[in-house]
Amino acid sequence: MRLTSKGRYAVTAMLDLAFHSQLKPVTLIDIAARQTISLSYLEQLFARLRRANLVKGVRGPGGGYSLCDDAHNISIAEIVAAVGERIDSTKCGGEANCQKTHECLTHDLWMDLGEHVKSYLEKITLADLLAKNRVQEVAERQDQHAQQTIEIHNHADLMHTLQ
Amino acid sequence: MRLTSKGRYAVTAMLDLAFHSQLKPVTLIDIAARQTISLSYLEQLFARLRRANLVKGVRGPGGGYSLCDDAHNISIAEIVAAVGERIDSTKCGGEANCQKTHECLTHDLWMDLGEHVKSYLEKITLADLLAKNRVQEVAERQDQHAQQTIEIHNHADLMHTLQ
DNA sequence: GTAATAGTTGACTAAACTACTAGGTTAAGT
DNA sequence: ACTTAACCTAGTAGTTTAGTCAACTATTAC
Repeated sequence: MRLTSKGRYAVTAMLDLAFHSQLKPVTLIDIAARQTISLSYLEQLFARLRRANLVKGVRGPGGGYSLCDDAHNISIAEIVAAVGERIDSTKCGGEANCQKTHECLTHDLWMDLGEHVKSYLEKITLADLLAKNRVQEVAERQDQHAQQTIEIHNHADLMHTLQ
Repeated sequence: MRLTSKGRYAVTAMLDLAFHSQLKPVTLIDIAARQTISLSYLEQLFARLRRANLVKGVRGPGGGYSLCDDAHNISIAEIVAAVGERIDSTKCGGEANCQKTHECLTHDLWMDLGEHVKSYLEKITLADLLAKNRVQEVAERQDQHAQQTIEIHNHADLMHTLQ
């Protein structure tokens, strides 16, 4: 089992998308700024999310990404799987040949753990997370902070133009 | 979260120990042979297990390792923690500063997942695993195979001596 | 048509980690 | 003394992570 920043970033970005893409597509630039994730790294992750049919991209000005399906129908397990994080903890990947030709002493333990985690993450959808108070609060705080950052950015641009 | 061979090997070796160390200490050489784990790597893992007071070592001929406590009192979570596998999935390690000064959008999700896995592994003891039929079967098969290996080994030694 | 925008792709990399090897020293039994 | 087996330390090939850089393509607005 391996749940690293890759999976965390993917779920975080998808949740940001679910929160902001109601009206129009959201650019990765916005997500990168709000969630403090490297833009280029996000691009790699979204390439996988797109291939997994979880998001669709719209090119050109006013473009960005939006969800392929309703937030109620997207589980955390799907997102994590899409970016290639292994939930399974066995050596053999479930093939019961962990010890040469046979299963190892602890094969079943890791199988059960993997199933347990998988079903836990399958039961949680983006909509479930969106409904939580804490998530709403954090998202709003991020929006305010991002707004400030944009203003500072615009101000810097203005000053630059005036020079 | 990261559950790799390190944790798998540690639990497997502890289970082997619980199975074989009823009468006398078990050498790492035996465990390495039965479970096909590198001896030197096992030594490193057992250094940690010893520091965590899960096993005690006896030096010299007839020595080896045995459990510090009854198999009923040793949970999988303890073993996994002893060798340094992180169960927690957050970026911040629970300190809620995953996004600079604040928690990130998905902080709670990963906290809950971590708690979930931890409590799952805390509830399983070595004795629980030992009681399972599949584990008994695998252990017996390993014993037979190890016995054959020893016979072959002795035979080779004998031939070598005769030459 | 020509910028500007934004997605798409691939090659590359520093740092960290994993699993393992090599080569010791120390303590105990015979 | 000699063997056994725990105990200790350093190194290392290979993999993964998280990221950068640089190009290219499709779409929209002017």
